[in-house]
Amino acid sequence: MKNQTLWQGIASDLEKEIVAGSLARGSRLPTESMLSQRYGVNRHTIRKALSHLAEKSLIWSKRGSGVFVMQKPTIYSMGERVRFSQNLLDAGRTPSRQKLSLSQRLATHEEASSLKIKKNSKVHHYEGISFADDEPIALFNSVFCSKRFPALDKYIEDLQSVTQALKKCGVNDYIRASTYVSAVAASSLQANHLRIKPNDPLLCTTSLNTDQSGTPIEFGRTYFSGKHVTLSYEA
Amino acid sequence: MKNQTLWQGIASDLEKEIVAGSLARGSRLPTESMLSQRYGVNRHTIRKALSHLAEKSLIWSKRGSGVFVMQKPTIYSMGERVRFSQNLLDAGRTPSRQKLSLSQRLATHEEASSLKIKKNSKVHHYEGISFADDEPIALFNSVFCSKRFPALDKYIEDLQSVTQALKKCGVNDYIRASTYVSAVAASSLQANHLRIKPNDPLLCTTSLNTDQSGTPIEFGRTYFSGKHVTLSYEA
DNA sequence: CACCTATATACAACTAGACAAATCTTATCC
DNA sequence: GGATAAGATTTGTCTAGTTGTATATAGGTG
Repeated sequence: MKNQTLWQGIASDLEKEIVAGSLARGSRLPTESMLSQRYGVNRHTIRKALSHLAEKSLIWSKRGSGVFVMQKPTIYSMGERVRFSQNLLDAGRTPSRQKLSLSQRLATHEEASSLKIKKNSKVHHYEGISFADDEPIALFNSVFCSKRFPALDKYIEDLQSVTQALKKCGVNDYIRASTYVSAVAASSLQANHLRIKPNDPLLCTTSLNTDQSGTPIEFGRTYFSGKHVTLSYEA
Repeated sequence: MKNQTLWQGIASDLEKEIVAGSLARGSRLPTESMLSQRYGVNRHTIRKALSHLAEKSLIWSKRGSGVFVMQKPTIYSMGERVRFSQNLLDAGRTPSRQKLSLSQRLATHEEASSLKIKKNSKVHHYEGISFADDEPIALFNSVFCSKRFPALDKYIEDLQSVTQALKKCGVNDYIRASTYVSAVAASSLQANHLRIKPNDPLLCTTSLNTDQSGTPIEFGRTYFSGKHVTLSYEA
């Protein structure tokens, strides 16, 4: 612990403040300029310390805005019944969602074949961000057959919940029929939403939910931030 | 296509929506505030993306009103018979005109010699804006010999059509005798009428229409917005 | 020498907030 | 029903502050 460089000392100093709680989760750090004054070093030295903490996913920064303390990572359970809100409540986190867009459009080839509907059918496209304790953990995209659920978009708008909206449409239960998981690099737009850096790794899950008879209900693709989420497949 | 800035990513995303048609031609985009929420960025970043799309003439904005998707560029056919309304109908657009001024004055030297009338003769001067689907595409100036068509101004006022008004004056047909085309920069006044920026390029056509015997009928100068119009000279 | 640490400077990209100008909406009055 | 006025929206402009990136310089170390 002795022969450490300036930036290492600053980094461990800040890390102590974070784990001790004097820098609360979600709060903003002093600006780099202020830190460089406080420690009497150049801003680049501060940045080196901060980038080290960012590597450890203790903080994240937003250009033009500031540096913030990150929440703890979440474990997301993938089973037969995947319910976002219940999942996070079980993990002791507070779930929330933010709508990015909700519109109708023509199904892509992939969507049509997955939902077993005709090509060029209309679908509801629901896109948004999932939060755990006010920290974004995933970007979700869901498509539903418009013909089968004509008013689904309004229900989603009102209820802010896919599960509840589907109930209004007569679907009392749905089951995860299949899930594919791959890893992709975040685009700059995805990175911005998830508060990570472009090219940071994402867990991309492609999933199909059906009703109990096996009829497709929802086709979705969700991008989980690798820094915030670990998927769990326990039996 | 990889390490792009945020505004570049947003711009290309919106561009995709436009070319894909989910943002229909002529329709209004979400407000800048809504877009800044959807993309999770500051309004200024949205504005940078939008200004880029405006540069590419994909959108145009109106203060207090919103941002709109531009119509496809109009192909304006220049042939022996140039008829504004018919031209646009053929192109699948809805034509309309707005009168700016309609008055009598003395002919300029250029007008007099083109129309083959005496210097200091009186002429009707008709000036206005041409629209395609409520989008301004051109500023027109037409002059007619007052002596030959004494009541033309009233007919134009009533009928809103040069072709129809000339018919009332006994001219059942007229032919484009000559057309000159040049490119000029828009003045601030022209730019305002055409909803473009000052110094944006204009196609300036100087034309002469005659009757079948070759007698000059109308001398006109029209400024087409380069962003909205492409002139066509197909045989 | 090659590499890391640290300083210094400058600029680009983005956020934040405020206000002005143009437009749209709505209530109200006659 | 139409005109008017007040208020809410929406785009345009400006200033200031923050992080990201690039370049140049210098000292220390293996």
